Amino acid sequence: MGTAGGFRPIPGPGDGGFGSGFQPPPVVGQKRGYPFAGRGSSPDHSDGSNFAKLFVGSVPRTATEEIIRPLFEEHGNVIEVALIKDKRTGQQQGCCFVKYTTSEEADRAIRNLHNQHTLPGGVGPIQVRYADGERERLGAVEYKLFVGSLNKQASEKEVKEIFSPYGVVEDVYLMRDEMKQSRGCGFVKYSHRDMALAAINALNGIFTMRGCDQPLSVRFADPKKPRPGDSRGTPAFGGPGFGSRFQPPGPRPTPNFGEFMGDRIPIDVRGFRPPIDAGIHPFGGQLPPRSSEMGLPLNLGGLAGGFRGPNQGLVNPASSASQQNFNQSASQHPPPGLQVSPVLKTSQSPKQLPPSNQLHSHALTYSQTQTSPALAQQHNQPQNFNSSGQLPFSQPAPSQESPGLGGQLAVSQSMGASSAAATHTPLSMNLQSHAAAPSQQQLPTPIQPPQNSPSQLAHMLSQQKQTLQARFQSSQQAFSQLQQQLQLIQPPNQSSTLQPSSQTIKQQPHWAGVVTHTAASAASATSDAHTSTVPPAAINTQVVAPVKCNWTEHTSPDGYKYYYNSVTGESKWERPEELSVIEQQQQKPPILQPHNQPHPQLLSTQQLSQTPQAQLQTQFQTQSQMPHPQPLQQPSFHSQEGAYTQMQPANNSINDPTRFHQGFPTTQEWAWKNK
DNA sequence: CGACGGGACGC
DNA sequence: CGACGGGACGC
Repeated sequence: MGTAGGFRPIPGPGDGGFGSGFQPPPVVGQKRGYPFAGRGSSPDHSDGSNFAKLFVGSVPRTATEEIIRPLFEEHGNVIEVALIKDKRTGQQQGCCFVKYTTSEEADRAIRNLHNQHTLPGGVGPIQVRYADGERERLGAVEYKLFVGSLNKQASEKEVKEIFSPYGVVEDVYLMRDEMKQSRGCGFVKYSHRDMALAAINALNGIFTMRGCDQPLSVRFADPKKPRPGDSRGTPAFGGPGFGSRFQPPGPRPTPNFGEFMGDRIPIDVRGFRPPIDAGIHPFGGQLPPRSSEMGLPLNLGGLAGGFRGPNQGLVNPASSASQQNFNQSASQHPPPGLQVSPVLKTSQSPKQLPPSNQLHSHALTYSQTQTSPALAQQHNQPQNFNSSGQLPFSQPAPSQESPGLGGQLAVSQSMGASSAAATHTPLSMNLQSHAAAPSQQQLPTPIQPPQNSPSQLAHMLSQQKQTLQARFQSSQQAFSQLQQQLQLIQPPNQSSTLQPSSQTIKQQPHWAGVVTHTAASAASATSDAHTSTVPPAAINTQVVAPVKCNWTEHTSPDGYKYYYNSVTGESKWERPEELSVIEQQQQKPPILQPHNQPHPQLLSTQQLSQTPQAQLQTQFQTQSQMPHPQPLQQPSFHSQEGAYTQMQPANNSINDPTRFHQGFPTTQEWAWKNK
C-alpha cells in the first residue's frame, strides 16, 4: 500500500478515478526483471526500474490471462501478466505476476484488489502484493513494529486504525492460532521510520485497548525468524542468539531525543544494498534501515493492506463493519483516566485545508469502500455517539472537526489515510465515523477525482507533518522533564552534557515553523511545496549533538549481549560503534554513575503513580504557532479541557536523563525487564 | 508476554 | 545450487 515506490510526484498515467479503464498502451514484451536500464525510450523513471511487479495469489488454476489482465488494467498500465505454472506438469500454480509500469499503479492495484476480488472459480479473494524483492528493488523500506497486548478480539482493521495516526499503515498482521484466534499480538508496518517512532512514542505502554488490562507494547520487531529454505537473506543480523525470543527490555523509549541527535546513524549500511537511487527519497534520504529496525529485508512482499479478518471471504473491508465498533469503544472504556487515546493534533484546523486536496488516492480508495452500502448498514451510531459524546479527552477535536469537515473529509480521515490536517486517533475515529454516518445517508459521498501528483505530495507532506508533530510533542515532554529534573539535581558537571538539549531548544521555534510551513504547503499542494519542505534530515543535521549515545548494553535472558537504544527503542545485536566511541570518551570522567541513583527513584514514583492521559495536542498547537515558544518551563494547564498537559503519557517511559550520558540501565528499566 | 503470513517466475 | 566475518563460559 501506500508509499511503496518512493516519492515520485508522478501522476499515475491518466488516473481517471475508478473503474475507468486503462487503455493498454503499447505493451512491451519484456519477459522478466532487471532490465539493463532501458533508460532510453520507455517511460522514464528516475530510479532504476521501469516496472513494478506484483505477486498475485489465490488465483484459480483455471484462470487465464484474459480473465486477469482486464481486472488489473483497471488500475494501471499492465505490462505483463505471467501465470505461473509448474515446470514439469505445466499445471498452473495458483498465482501469477502482474507488472505495472509504475509503483503507483501497483500500489493502486494492491489497494483496490488485495483481498477484495475473487476470480471466477476462486475460493477466496486474490492476494495482491509486491513480488519478492520488489520493494527493495524499488527502493522501498519498511519499518515493522511488534505490537503486543492487543485485544484478542481486535481485527486487523482496528489495529490499523490505532496506528494510522502516525503514518500510513502499510500492513497489519495479527498473529493467530490454529483456530484463527488472535494471539494478541501482531505486526504493523510503516514505510518510514518516523512513523514507527511516532507510534512507539505515542502508544507503547500508553494506549490500552478496551478489554485489556495492559497497555500495548509497541516496539521494533525482531528480525523475522528465517524460514528453512530461505537462502538469501538476513543481512547484517549477525547475532549469535538468533532463535532466542527474548524481549528487549521494554522501557518505553524516552521521547524523541533522537531527533536531535542524528537518529540517522552515520554510515553503517553493511549488509544492505543501498536502495536504488536513494537520492530521491522523500524525506531527506533515509538510510536503509538496519536489520534491527525492521524485519528482514527479505519478505517485504506482503505489504498490501491485507485484511482478511476471520470473517474472510468478503472483500470489502467495510463489510466487516461489525468490528468497527470495537475500536471505537476500545479507546475509552473503564477508568477514563487510564485509557488513553493517542492523539495527534495538527497545528492547523482542518478547515484551512481544502478538502479536495486531502483526498489523496488512499483516502479515495477507502472512502469508496467505507461508504459502501455495507457500511451504511452499520447501525452503530448510537454507540458511536456515546463514545464520542463522552469525549474523555475531549480537546478541540469536536469543535474543529464538526464545522470544517464534510462527510467526505471525515470519511477519508476515518480510514486513517493520514490526510492532511486530520485528527487521527482512535478517539477521533469515533467522531469521524460518526460524522461519516450522515454523509452516507445524504448521498453516496461523491468521490472526487484524485489529483495524484499534488495530492500525493500533500499526502506525504501531511504525513511528515504529523510525524514532526509527534516528535515535537514528545520532545516537548522530554524537555520539560529533563529540565525539571535538572532543576532538582543540578549536577554542575552534567550541565555540559545537557548542553545539546538546550541547544536544541533554541531550534524549536525553527522547527515549529517548519512544521507549520509544511502544513501550509501541504494544504495548498502546490509544486513549490518541496522547496519549502525541510526534511527532517536537514533539521537533524543542524542539531547534531556533539557527543552522545543512546545505546546501552544489555544482556538477554539467553546471555547474549545486545544493545538497546533508549531513544529510538531499537535493539540490536551488534554493538553500535557510537557506543564504543562514547565509552572511550567517557572513561575519563567516570564519576557520573552515582548520580544515576537519585533520578530513578524520583522518577519512578512519579511514573508509577502517574495516570497516563491523552496527549493533548492543544499544547502543541498553541506553541507551535507561537513565534517563541519559550516552552516547557512550567507545566501548562489548559483550562479548556482542564487537562494537565505537561507530563504526558510519555512519562510512562524511562525519561531518565542519565541515560543520555551513560550506558547503564536504570532501575526502572530493570524493573520493567523483570516484570 | 504474544514473534512473522500459501503459492514465487527465470538464468 | 552457494548465499555474506569477527570470536566462543556463564546468570
